[in-house]
Amino acid sequence: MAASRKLYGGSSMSLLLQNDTRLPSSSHQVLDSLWLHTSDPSSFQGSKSMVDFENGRGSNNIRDRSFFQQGLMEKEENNNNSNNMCDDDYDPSCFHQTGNGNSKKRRLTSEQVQFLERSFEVENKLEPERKVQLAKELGLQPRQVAIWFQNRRARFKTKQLEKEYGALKASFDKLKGDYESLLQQNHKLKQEVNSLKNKLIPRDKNDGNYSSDEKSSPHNVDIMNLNDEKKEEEPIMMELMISNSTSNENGSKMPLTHPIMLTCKQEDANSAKSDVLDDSDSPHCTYGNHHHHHHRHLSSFMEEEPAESDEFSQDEDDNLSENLLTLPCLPKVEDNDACYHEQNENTCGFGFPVEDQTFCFWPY
DNA sequence: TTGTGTTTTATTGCCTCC
DNA sequence: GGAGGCAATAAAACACAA
Repeated sequence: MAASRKLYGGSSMSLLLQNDTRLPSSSHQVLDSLWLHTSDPSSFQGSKSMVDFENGRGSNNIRDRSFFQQGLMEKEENNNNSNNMCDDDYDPSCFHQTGNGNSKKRRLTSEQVQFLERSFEVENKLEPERKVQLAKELGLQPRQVAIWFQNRRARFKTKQLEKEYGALKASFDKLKGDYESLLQQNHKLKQEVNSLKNKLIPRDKNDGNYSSDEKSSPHNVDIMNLNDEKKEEEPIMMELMISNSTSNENGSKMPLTHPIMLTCKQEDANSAKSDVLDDSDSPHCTYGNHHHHHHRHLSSFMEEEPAESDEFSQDEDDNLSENLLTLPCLPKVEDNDACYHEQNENTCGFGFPVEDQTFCFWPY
């Protein structure tokens, strides 16, 4: 190919520009009439449509030629008549080779561009037959037509990419907005938890004769670090510890077969994705003395890149918000949620006063 | 008029297909 | 190996502000 390309390359290309690529200025009406055949793009079937052009050709009669060729011929005639010594537009000998090349680029006329554009709309690839036909009609070299199509395809591709970028950016902005609203929602919920905790702790102290070491109290409800400034930045950081024995409202001990510990911590961003996708080996959320895993951490979702957000189903999203909103009371028990079942079976007698629903860990 | 940024035309080299 | 496509790039043509 390189060899054949070189035919066109460099100054050789200039030598090929024997014909003026510009159209006669009075060609608008002729263009319009020409397009009467093919004004409907759907009727312009690439090289097939060239049949229309063919119909008007095949003879040497200048009136049978396209206006492009007419204009070209007229100009050539003018050149001959005026006996120009050297016209850069028409005489290849005028493309002298000096310095860094001598070829002057000639822009196509608007008519030529319009013609090519409409042809491009029909078919953006150029088969040889069509290329030659277009070149004839436009008074261009076939190579020029090919180059125009090539550049036009490149522009088209660039525009397509810009479109796709715009769509992706819009999608990203939307996800970002959702993310920020979730952050706000999370912040509000944390504040709510804090206020509930503040209500709960003084009440707890007043209820029993517990020492200052609240972890040793029968209920042993310990909410840790909720006010920690460092944790404030984390969407979810809550540890709830319930001792393995507690008492009912009569004061009798209600033994728990398993120590209950619910721990939900923010995970680092790197593990978040795999946690969501792989539900089998994350120890961040445990229930009972079995390590069942719940990875519905808001932080995991929030720290995902927007492009990956579609990995989560709507159901997963619903679970996320449900768990976030109702985690303390665990109102939802899913059949496949083993740890919830275990809670149901073993922790019905936590011993929390039924009326004390302020911070209820009851499954129901 | 001139400097500067953008668009258009054209070249080059590489790649794939037949 | 020839033909054609594409990406990268050069360079002329053009638009426009200062």
